[in-house]
Amino acid sequence: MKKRFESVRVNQRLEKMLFKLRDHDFRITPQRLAVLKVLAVSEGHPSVERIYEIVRAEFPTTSLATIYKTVALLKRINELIEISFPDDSNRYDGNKPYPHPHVICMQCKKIIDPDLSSPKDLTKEVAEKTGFKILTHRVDFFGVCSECQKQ
Amino acid sequence: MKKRFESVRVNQRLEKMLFKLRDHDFRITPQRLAVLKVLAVSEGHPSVERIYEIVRAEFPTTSLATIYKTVALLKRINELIEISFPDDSNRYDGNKPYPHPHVICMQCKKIIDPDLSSPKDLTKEVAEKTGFKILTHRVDFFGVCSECQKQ
DNA sequence: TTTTCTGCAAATGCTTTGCATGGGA
DNA sequence: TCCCATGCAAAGCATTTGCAGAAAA
Repeated sequence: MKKRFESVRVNQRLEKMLFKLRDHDFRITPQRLAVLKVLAVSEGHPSVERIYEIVRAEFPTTSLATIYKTVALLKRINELIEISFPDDSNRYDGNKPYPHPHVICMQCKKIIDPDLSSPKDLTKEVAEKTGFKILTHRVDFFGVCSECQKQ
Repeated sequence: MKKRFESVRVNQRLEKMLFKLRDHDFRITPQRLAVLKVLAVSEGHPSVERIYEIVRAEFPTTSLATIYKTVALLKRINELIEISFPDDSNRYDGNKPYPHPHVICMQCKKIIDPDLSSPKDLTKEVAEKTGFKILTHRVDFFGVCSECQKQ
């Protein structure tokens, strides 16, 4: 039952990305499709390296450069957001390609999307007080997840 | 008048950092002192390269590696926070070495600290809902500053 | 005197780029 | 057919590291 809803979500997300690509006159190649699938399914905020691993299982000749290029492309058409860190490599969210808070485990590097009751967007106040035109924002919480706390 | 208060703030900040270094049995070298001074004075969230430029004016033989090492040291003893970006090099805040929101101009790369009325810390709610032990957080707003909007 | 720090240069690691070849539309 | 996309290898760049000599304490 849960699975069924899940696959509906995944398909809708995939269709949306495919539409956007076509809409921008970009070609749908097998490699790109494979990357889109990984992103539509994954809720774990994968790194490029992780996407590469999974895509390689299906298309062993795919290159890392292509993953990087595809990810950059999706970012450009606002179908994916990039989460960067000081030390580790970037992580990507192709499921919710709009600003939202992230909670990051500093030990196992897991990233989750918390459900917060009060989204409380400060964007307007920030714009008024600083004179900036605010285009996007980022809210990250860093800590240790419950699994890692046990060890 | 304003200048006078300013120099008091700068000196207090400098003393605090010096105390922390001594307290951790780290040596006070001329190079380190020069970096501390730059950080205590600067309210512009300088990059390592920028700190290097300024320190070089006083100590022409100082190396970039030493700036990196000093910055890493201060970060470790919680006397400075690092602000990282996907594309640009890291920036540092040695004046307010605790989490606080930043507003970043995507054009001129200026970073300012906004005065927000409602700090509204979500840390507790996030911890309760996710089971994480939250250690720090980061809130950044990205946009275009008023000067850059004119151009 | 002892131990840490500095400066140099080399190494690292993620990401990007140039270019010849391949393959969508 | 016509471009765009791919894959490879090389380049780029911020940051880190190893190490011998310098200098705090």
